Amino acid sequence: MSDTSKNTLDKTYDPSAIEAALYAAWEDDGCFKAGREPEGKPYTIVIPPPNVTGSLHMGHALNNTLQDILCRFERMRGRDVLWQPGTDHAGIATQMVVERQLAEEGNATRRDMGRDAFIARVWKWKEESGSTITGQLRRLGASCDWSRERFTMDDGLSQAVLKVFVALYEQGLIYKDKRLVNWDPGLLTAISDLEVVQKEVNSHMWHFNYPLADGSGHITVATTRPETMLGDTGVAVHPEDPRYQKLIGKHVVLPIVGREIPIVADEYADPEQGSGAVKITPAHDFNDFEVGKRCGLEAVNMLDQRACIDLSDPAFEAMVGRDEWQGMDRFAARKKIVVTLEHLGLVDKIEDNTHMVPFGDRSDKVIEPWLTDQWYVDAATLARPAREAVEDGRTKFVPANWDKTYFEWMNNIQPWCISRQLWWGHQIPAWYGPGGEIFVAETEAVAMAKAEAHFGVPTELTRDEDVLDTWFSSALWPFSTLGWPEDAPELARHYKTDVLVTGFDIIFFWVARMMMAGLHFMDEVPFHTVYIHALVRDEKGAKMSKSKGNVIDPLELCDKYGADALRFTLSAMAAMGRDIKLAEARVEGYRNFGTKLWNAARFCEMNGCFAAGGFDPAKASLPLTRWIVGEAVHAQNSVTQAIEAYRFNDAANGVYQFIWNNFCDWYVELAKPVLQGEDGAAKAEVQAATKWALDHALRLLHPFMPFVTEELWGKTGTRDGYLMLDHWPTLPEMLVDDEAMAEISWLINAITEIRSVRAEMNVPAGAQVPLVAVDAGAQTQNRLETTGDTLRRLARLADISFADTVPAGSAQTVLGEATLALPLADVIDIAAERARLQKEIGKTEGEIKKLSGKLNNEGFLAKAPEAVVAENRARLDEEEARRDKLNSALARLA
RNA sequence: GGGCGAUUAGCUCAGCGGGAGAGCACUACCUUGACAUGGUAGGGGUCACUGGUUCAAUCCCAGUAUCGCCCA
Repeated sequence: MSDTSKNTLDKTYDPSAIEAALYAAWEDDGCFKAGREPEGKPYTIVIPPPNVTGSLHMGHALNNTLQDILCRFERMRGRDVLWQPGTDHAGIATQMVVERQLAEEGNATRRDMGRDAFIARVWKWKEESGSTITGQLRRLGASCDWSRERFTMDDGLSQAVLKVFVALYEQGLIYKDKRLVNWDPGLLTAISDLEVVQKEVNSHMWHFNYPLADGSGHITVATTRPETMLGDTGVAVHPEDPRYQKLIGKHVVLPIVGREIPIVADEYADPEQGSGAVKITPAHDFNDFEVGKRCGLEAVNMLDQRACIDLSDPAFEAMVGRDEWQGMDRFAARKKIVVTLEHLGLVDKIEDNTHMVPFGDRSDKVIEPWLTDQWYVDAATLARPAREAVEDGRTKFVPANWDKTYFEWMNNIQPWCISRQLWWGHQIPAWYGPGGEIFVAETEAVAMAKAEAHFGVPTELTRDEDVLDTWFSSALWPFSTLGWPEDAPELARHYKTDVLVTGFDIIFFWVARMMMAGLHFMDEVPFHTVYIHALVRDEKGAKMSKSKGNVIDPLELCDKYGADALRFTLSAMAAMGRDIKLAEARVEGYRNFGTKLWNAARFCEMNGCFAAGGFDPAKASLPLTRWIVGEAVHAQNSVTQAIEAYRFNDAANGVYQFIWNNFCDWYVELAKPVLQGEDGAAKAEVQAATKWALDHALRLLHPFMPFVTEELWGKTGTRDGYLMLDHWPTLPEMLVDDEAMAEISWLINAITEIRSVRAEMNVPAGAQVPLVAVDAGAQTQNRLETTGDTLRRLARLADISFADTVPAGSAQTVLGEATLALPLADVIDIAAERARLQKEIGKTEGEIKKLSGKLNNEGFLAKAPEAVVAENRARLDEEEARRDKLNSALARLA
């Protein structure tokens, strides 16, 4: 870039040359820091912490663009903005990344290394490569206060986790229990319901005959998981199923195992499904577990942590051939079970069957419901106040219908399993005595003291090896990042935060849990608004996924079109309640929008507007400058109201329209004759107004396109500071001058009408033709005189004159009471002109028909509001006058 | 099965009780002293279907069809 004169704009804007440097300048100068406006009302957003292993995808790009728009907008409005950034430690994902790295390097596994060495290794990884995403957020322009960046494994946040765990334990809201969990046999840990994905699998429905113990026959059970039959402890039939009434209470002999198990009546058995009788394996199926509890059936475990057959339970003591099965993989066991039952003649039939199978979303292994000891949070108790806070409006969802999803989840909430069999994470602060006594404390010393008090003597304790679910620490994010449990001033100033911006898929994971934790520990909701945005899909509407290969990388789009273009696209498409189907053409289009603005600034530069200052919108004297002031007021109001209402698409479109349609298409064009004319006073006013309007545009656009606007701000004048720290416009409504608005819209109409006639009559674009105004009233005459220069230039007219009659061989158009005639005697195609006029008349008559239909309807006259009736009547008069004039024009042609 | 949502121009989508809109694409013309990443003009829609409410329905209500998502 040639930089000999620093205020010369290049012909096009090159984002790649500008964005990184601008961002660094903002950051170095502390523009993002909270506390810059100590007198301002605080405005606070906590970032949904991205996973530390993650990299920026389109969902992040949208999510953070919207947060940045809000933050930049409020910052310009004088609020003391804190956008709190950070990442979460993503227990499973991070541990997997580092384990994979160890394997690739041929190093010892984590178990060989030992816990401490492994954790040190994870920290090393985190220091080196763990925060690529925070760099990518900077690339996007996110104005986070990086000086306050937090990580869920930080000392402070870890302290918060300990304190919360201990407090909830002491309040009886955390407890240890033996329940079925979703066990991931690959990762060897429990995982949350939400980390389980159901996938459709083509498999079979196996029908087995279980012989009745009394030898009187058999009952047929149907199953999709034959291998679990080893752990069956009952057969259930529907209590009202007539087929099985006589069998209820009898026993069957479980094939292979030889154990006698009862036939029980339970409504879970669906008479329509399979044979209507279902085998019950309480230790390996969530539904069966419930049936077992209801019917008093034992839960017999028959799998180990790797989901291999394990028949060490006493229930298998009497089983013949038990060793043949021991240690066998679950899928191999399935085959062997089926073969064995076939040999025994107990297979009734095998049907093809498609059904849903749970997979771990990280490991992609089939998840086993498995009976283990885990730590649980009593979520139902914590959920009650969290639900009430939304019911009574202390926190509201935008769009509002998401509260249904929230209530649905809160009302059916299950105990939250928070322990994970991992090493990377917050180790559970529970210590065990020799007899399994549990001592929960924030530190080992306190646990030891408790143990000593309990046992009467110092006693050796061992700490629980498990760590907490990552979401346990994320739940504390809105207050732990602000300094809790310390008595930090930021906590008092910035909690509760203002708005949480997130996708709907995270309502369960995160929103619900932050609500619970916030209310319980801070006694106040964590945010007053939850804005739920759309999911970004590909052009065809498919969810982006690596496996489908349809992922659009936001960083590539930034490289290609600039971060501003991507941001603007996402916000312009972020209409509430609908997903975004992202097409690259849209990004390109908004890149062009940036270029358009850039060139409008070049125009200002070339016309000496940069140096012009001191424009007072209240003292504008020309209709043109008064008009752009009026449009500026309108744009400011619509953009402001739209952002306040989280209507990002309306806001983006509002500023787009102001800049392209009002400023570039009309204002600049109408200003040209003045700027390039002789009238010094008018010229000076227009120069100043142009600069003023450009600044106004830069301010309104800044939250959406921070880079190009800041760059132009710096290049288009001598400035006291950054645009991002400048003020948001608050022009009063009284600056809108109706007369100027009317005059300029009249002018725009006149130009448009004349251009339209010229184009349709095939007048060569360069040809200058005379204009004759007929029947022009005083106001129109006056306007034609005062705007003559502009009109001549923009409509390419030779001269403008007035007459009582339309010259022969003219193309004509109707503008208000006047008829504008273009005498084209030599070139006019009478037939074409007739067709054109007839088309116009047709349009008008269509309108007249609709309007008079309405106005002839007595119901309408009686019941419609007066203003609506009057408006329709006025429109009818207008259309009729227009039709008459067009008819006269048509008659004159003949 | 339960819930939520969608159906408006060729495409992507706004609008949502009183004059059918935008961007892209398309057609014609235009390199005019900001911008061809541009300008000017234009074509293109029984607002899914069927009923209902209303003076008035793309908009509200009910049903139908198709599609999508979430939870079982």
